[in-house]
Amino acid sequence: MGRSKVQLKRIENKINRQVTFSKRRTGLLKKANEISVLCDAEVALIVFSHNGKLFEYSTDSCMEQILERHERYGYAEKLLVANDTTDAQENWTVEYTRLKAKIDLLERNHRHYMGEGLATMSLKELQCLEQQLDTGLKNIRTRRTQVMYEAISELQKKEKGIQEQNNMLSKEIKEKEKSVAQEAAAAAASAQWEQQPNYRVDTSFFLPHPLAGLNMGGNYREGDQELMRNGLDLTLEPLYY
Amino acid sequence: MGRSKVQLKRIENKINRQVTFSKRRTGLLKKANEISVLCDAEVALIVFSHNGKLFEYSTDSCMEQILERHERYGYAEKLLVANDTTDAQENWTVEYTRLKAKIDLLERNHRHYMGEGLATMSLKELQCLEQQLDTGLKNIRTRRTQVMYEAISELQKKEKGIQEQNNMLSKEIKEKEKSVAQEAAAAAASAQWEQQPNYRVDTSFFLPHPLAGLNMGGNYREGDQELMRNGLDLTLEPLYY
DNA sequence: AACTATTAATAATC
DNA sequence: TGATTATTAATAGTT
Repeated sequence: MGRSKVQLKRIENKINRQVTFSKRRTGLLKKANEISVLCDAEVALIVFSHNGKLFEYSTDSCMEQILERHERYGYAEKLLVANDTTDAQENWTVEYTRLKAKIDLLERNHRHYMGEGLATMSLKELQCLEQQLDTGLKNIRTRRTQVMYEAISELQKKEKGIQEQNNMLSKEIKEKEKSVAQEAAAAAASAQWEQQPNYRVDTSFFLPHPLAGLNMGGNYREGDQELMRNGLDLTLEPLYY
Repeated sequence: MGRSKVQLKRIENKINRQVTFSKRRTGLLKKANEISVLCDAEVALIVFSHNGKLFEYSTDSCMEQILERHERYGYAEKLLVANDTTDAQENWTVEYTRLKAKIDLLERNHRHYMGEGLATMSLKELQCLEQQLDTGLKNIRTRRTQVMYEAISELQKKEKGIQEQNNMLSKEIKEKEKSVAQEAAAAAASAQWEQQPNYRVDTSFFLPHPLAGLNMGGNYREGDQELMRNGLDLTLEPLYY
């Protein structure tokens, strides 16, 4: 809804992106407020700009409550855990401090992993961190690739099944066609009248198209399946950068 | 933007409200996705309908991580709030559960960052994780490089100081040498004996080598320091891969 | 759930 | 940034 239509993909021009962000952010926050008021809904909206600046909207300005509600949504188990720990009531301050410290440590680590709060770290620490993340990232990439391969082989299995079904149906239709032709011929013979024009019913258009939507390589003829399957390009483009 | 303008207030007709909610919810989620993609922003949107049903959108489907980032944003204020709540001692179990949950989440994240416990993650989650780590790792490498540059420039400053000291010492020695020669000449003159072979003491070997170990470009003559320092190749090889 | 007349959002432009 | 305007997109009311 502007002077021209825009493609849904990252705006590469930085200035342009910033301007669009500013405009759309305003619009988004406005719409969030509208649905909240008009429809009596509870809305929490958090937007981090590309530069890390935070913008947020929440119904009645109680962001925390909505986030908590979100956290609680469909979680009765938490309450059970709470009951379990009733006996540790006496030394709760100790426990509280301990947990707080643990959280601080974990959060500091987390920031470091996200590449934040590095200012006070020594070269050695940075190198160590770098190596850890590098190892982790390698594992993650390996796992992601595996997941993708699994998904692909699952699809291929499905494809094969459907293709077989397809072949069976095709055969069935051809047989039906044949018997129809025979019946027609028998009828013509038994009638023994003058030669009629050929009224043979062509049912071939009933033959479903061999599943173009599932055959990544496009259309292909029967018998080519194995070739196509093996020729399937499994090269995966990296999804980022 | 419909057949008529609408007032920004709760729609009293229940059916109408429900229909509007459904339509606007779709629109809002769509717009949230659009700004996220177009402007490279990180968006989390949570909507509870009037009937308590949850609808949500989050960039790359990693809601938890965005909420965490939101929580971390403005960390300082949180600490003040935490101190305020010291009197809420009675409902410590709630607090305990909350902290426990937080720790669980952080620890799970930590394992993920280390590339562990990935088995249950979806492809989308893996991709999200991968992107986060990649970004973090880039920051860390940038920081490490910066630290190394700083170390180098520190060393260069030291080097310059030592070199100056070195020059002064050298000059001093040369002067001493001269005065020794003069004394010798005076002694010879006063003695008025025959011409002796030159016994001038060469002390130049006392002059330490101009810090070859610190001058990455190799040896250089006095006066060339500035040139060499500016021409010093500061390009650092990455330490990994 | 479709359809459209309208309004609202916004992309380009200045 | 901020305002303007030509377009597109969203949606209110209708079927």
